[in-house]
Amino acid sequence: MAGRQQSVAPRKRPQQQRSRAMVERIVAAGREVLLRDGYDAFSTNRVADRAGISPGSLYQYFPNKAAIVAAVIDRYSDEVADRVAGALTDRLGEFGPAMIRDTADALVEALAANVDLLRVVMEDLPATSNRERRTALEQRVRELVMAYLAARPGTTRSTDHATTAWVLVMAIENLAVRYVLDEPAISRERFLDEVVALCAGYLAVA
Amino acid sequence: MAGRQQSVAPRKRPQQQRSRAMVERIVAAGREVLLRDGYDAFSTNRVADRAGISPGSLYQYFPNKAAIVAAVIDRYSDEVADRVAGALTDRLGEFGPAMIRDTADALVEALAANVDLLRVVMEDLPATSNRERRTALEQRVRELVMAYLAARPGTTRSTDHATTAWVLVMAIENLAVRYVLDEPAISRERFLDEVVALCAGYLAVA
DNA sequence: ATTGTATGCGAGCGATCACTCGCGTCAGCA
DNA sequence: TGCTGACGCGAGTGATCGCTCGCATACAAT
Repeated sequence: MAGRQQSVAPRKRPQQQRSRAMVERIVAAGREVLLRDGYDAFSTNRVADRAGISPGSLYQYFPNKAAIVAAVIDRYSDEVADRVAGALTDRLGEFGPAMIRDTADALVEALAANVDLLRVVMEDLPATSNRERRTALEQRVRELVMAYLAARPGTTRSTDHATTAWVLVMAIENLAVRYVLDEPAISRERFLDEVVALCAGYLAVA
Repeated sequence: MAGRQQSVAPRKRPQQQRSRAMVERIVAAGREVLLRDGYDAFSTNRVADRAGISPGSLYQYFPNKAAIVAAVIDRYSDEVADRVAGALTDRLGEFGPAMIRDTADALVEALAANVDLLRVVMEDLPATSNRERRTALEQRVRELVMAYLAARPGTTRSTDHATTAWVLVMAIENLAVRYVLDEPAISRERFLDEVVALCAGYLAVA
């Protein structure tokens, strides 16, 4: 149908100190261009320019334009995941509404920390450049939710934890993203209350 | 940040019969290119080619490339809205789970009717080319949900129907889209059950 | 028939862009 | 100190693309 895939694997590995610094500068410049000029203006020449290097140098480590975008998204994605994971490591044993609330809070916090980049990634980039990474992340989260459901004290509505987890993840993910991006007239506390109500209600229904 | 806007208003209105037919052919060709070649390959020259006309003719009625894409999306969006609206006109007075279920069913049905185009629109196009139309539609649906909530018999968890409607619309919209696009291992009936459970639970929680 | 206008054509302009290549430079090692 | 490969440069290439413009044609009104 569309979108021929091209490899995104690095062309060669930086070996010396300066070349490692160069890769850093390229990714940083890529992020900067994405933020300041948008994806439409994201040309390899412009990225090289912003990084203060030559277009040729850029292609020493990145096989093509898509690879640079991917690298930028990778870093951002890791940032978000780390923030959420970090916020939850202390509370691993928790159960019930408090844990749901804390998780949602951490997610919103992580997304809000870089609204501008989130907006570009979600609304400017074609979702294709993002899809694999996103589904992989969803997959991981879904498994965590399933584990939670399996270990969950009290009755569960259904024994099909896979389906339940899928529904929860899809619903909450979108809610959090849209809450951060669209800034509806709902306070943070209120939003978290609603998320908790949604989850609790869904899990409790006969 | 990004994405300079350009007008999407028609350059001039077709007056004769043949020119109206031409506009049709252009939009149809645009849709076809989007489906068969993807957005990356969506060039005005290619659209003209597929429509069997000259690039010059294309610009008699569309001011730029974005306008053609917008026209294609407009038609598709109307198709979906019409299908959903049509499926629900008979059941306007209904309340409770049955209505929620029917609505979700109609939505999934409408989206599934054109999966390929939905995929291109959601995953290939930058969301920006879609944003206004989508938020407008969400706004309309939200108002319908609010009306439903206001007229709803039985206790409601909260009196802030605006927030409740926002949460419901955002959650269900994404669930339906992802269900159609990602084709998770969940039967249609089961999916509808889950949607009903999610809504019912959310609305019922103390 | 004639005229004015709406319509359609398609070669091609100007600009951009992803990416390359030949060459100079520099770091690290013997 | 001299050598070798890693590194970096930047002008340039080939291709694409959005869009225009001068001109031919089809239609409608008179």
